[in-house]
Order: sequence, then structure tokens, then C-alpha cells
Amino acid sequence: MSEPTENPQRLTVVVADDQAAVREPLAAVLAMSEDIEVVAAAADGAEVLAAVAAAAVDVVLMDLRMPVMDGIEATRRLSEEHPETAVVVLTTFADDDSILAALSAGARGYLTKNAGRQDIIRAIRAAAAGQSVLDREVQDRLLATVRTRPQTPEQSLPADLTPREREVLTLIGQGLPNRAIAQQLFISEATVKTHINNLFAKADIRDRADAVRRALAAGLA
Amino acid sequence: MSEPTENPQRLTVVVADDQAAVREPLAAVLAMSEDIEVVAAAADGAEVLAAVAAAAVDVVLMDLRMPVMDGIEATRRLSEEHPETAVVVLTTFADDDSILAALSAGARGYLTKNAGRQDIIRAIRAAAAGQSVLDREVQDRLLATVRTRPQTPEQSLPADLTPREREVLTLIGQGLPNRAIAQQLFISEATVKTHINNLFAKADIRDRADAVRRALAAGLA
DNA sequence: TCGCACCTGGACCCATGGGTGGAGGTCCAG
DNA sequence: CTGGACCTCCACCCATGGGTCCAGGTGCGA
Repeated sequence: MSEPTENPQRLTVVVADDQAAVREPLAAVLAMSEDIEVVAAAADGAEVLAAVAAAAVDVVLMDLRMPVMDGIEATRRLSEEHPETAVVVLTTFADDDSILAALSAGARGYLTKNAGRQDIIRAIRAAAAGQSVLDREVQDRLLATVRTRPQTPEQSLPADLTPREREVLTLIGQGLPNRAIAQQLFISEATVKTHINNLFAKADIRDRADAVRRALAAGLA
Repeated sequence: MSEPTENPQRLTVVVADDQAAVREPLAAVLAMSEDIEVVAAAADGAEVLAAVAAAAVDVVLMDLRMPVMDGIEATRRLSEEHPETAVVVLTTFADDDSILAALSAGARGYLTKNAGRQDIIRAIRAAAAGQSVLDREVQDRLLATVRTRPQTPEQSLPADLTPREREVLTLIGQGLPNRAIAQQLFISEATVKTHINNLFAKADIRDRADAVRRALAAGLA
């Protein structure tokens, strides 16, 4: 087991990559940092689990593509069996699936292999401290999957909509007919139609269906 | 900081928080770090923009709740007008809306105010290097919102829709009127209406607006 | 072969939506 | 205090949408 090691002098790190040509230099470079101690180098996920079980490990620097057990699965098991050990993914792959899978599995960082030594070290320290470091590209992709990219802010909605018009548009986006909108806002259906006409003109909305799409795209929920 | 980081120049940082009791000590603490130079302290977003316009700034440490111009808006403008300046959000609020809004606006980091000095400094350095640092809680929330979104699409639709009906629904989701749908599918408007009636009954769709929402929710694009 | 699902269409009805042109009200800044 | 922005509402018009009923054609499997 690993006791609550609140940052003893040195961070214990395991480097996991199936390619020795990557793994060894990486371990050597990290060991040069005086607050990092590379306690093991693993060639697959199984070796990682064994290393973590053998000694308290603060951070695992994890490749994704590995034989026997890949980085995703190893990360998942680690976050279950050794939640005190943080995982930082270091891989050449930055596609949406890999990112989501790794982070969902419990990774506390995600770097691409064009990250520099400083970047990696910083990510290790951050992960050990409970923070999470992502490469810029990774964060961008993560965000893009969260929100259907805000295309261009100017394409969103014109700024000159009155509060009432925004309110009406929101309700249109919820699929309500004019009568229900009127009841909800305690105004008459005629007024609703007026607002609709005005906001349609302002926002260049053709019809109700278009309005629903624009409302959803603008995040009016 | 036991790092032989040979920073040729110190990182220029702007601290933005409307409460002087937070802003001043924070600036002082950061200035103690030898590679950080606090070039300005701002009480609102407008002051931040002015400071960044006046001098090259590497990182802005940004509160969200500020008068005049809040941190979200300031971040959005910064990422447009000064993309070389990174924004790290430091706030007490860690709700989903704030996180998404800030990161969508271009923030490269998001810390809560129980982050320690080392955490903040690390985030500043990471942001200046193009990385992104998130508090653990923040990343968890971000991930949670991701996983509730891109599920397997079309699960919200009944499976007994015919291919033609799906096609029609897709076009409805694009905001097309029946006539355009008819032209696009090389069928008559009457047929389009028939399909619409059938699929509305099957999928329990009330009207066109509802259909647009369902189509978008089902990923029919 | 028969039935059935599906696509195709027409005719009709009427509710809703979208557009126009007004009108009166409050509230606030110039 | 006057103008303008905003919210409120009415009357009227007509295009579109949504629903119903019906019917011919195709293709496929029981």
C-alpha cells in the first residue's frame, strides 16, 4: 500500500512506453530533475501495475499504445486500485477518442510527444499535486467535443436583441408554440408574435425551425 | 522550483481580482517567485485589457466575478485581440457553466481559490508554455459534461422509422421547409407531408420545432 | 399468390405561423 | 420635458404546417 505521502522529498515516477528508444532516454532525462526519482520503467500496462504494486508511486508517465495491456486499460485499473497514483498520458496520438478514453479512465494529464522536457516535468509535478495538465491542442479538442464549437462568435446571435426577445427565442428553442410562450411570459399571443417578428428580423432568422436551431446553437437552453 | 530553468526573461503576469484583499497579497506572493514579474494588478476586465494593451503580458491570472467587465468577457476579448497572452482563471466558483464559459472563451487554465501558491505558479508557467492546467475538480466536471453529451446518437429516436422518414427528419433538422425537402428528395410536397405525419406519430413529435430539436439531439446532421 | 411494409401522390380542412400597420404604455437619458 | 427604446396589444392577411382520408405502385417474404 502507499501511505498518504504528501510530497516527500522526491516524486516517485514510473515511465511506461513499449519502445526502449523512447523509454530509456525519457527516464534518464527525468532522473536529472532533482525532485524526481524514476523508480521503474515499464514496457506495457502489466509491468506498470506490477511496479505500482511493488512500491509507492506518485506519477505514472503512460504511453497509450502498448502490447499486452494498453495505457487506457492500465490507467483504468490504476485509478481503481491505486487512486493515489496519478497518471499522465504521453503519446503521439491526440485524437478525440484517445483523449476522452484516457481522461475518462482517470488520467490526470495528457501530453503529446512534442512536449518538451520542461512540459513533462511540469505535468508530473502538477499531477502529483492533484492538478491536471493538458497540452493546448488536447484541451482544444476536449472543449470542442463538449460544445459544438462556437464557430464564430459573430455568427452566433446579434447583440442587439432585447432581453424580452432573447427570452422568447429561448422558449422557441424549447419547442413551445406561441400560445404556450404567451402563457409562460404572462403576455398575449399577439405580443409574442411581435417579439418574434422583431427578433427574426434582427437575427436574420427565416422561420421557427431556423429559430430553434439558432437558439440551440447559441446555447439558449 | 528546484529547477535549473534558465528563463532568459521573467514571465510577465497581470493579476485581476476586484477584491484588493485578494489581489494584493496574491500579487506579492507571485512576485516572490524569481521568474515571475507582476506588471499590473487589475480590479476589473477593462483594466486587464488596458494593462495588456500597454505592455506585453505573458499570463493573466483572472477572477471571474468582477464589475464593469467580468472575467469571461475579458478572456474572450483577450484571446481575440492578444492570443499570445494566456489566461488562467482563479475563482471560487467551479460550477459547470463557469468552467465551460471560461474555457470556451479561451482560458488556458482554471484553478479554484483553494489552490496553493505552488499550484498557481505552476499553472502560470504551464499557461505561458502553451499548456493548460486544471484543478482536479474542474477536470472532473469538464469530463462529466463530456460524457453526458456524445452518447450513442439516435437513441432518442424510435427504431422503427423508415429510411425515408429519417431522411425527411434530417432535412427538417436543417431547417428546410417542406417544399425544399420535396425538391431535395425529388418527391412531391404531399409525400413529404405524409412522411412527416408518419414519423411524427412514430417518434411522438408534436410539431416542426420539436422535430428540429429531436433531429439535432439525435445527431442527424 | 397473397399480404404487408414502404414510397408515392391527391384532395381537403383548419390551426398555426409569419408579416404588416398600427396604437398606447413605461422608463430613462439627453 | 421630449425623444427613443422597449414592452404591450389589436386587426387583418395569407402562406405554411399538420392532420385526415384515400389510393396506386413496388418489392419482399410467408
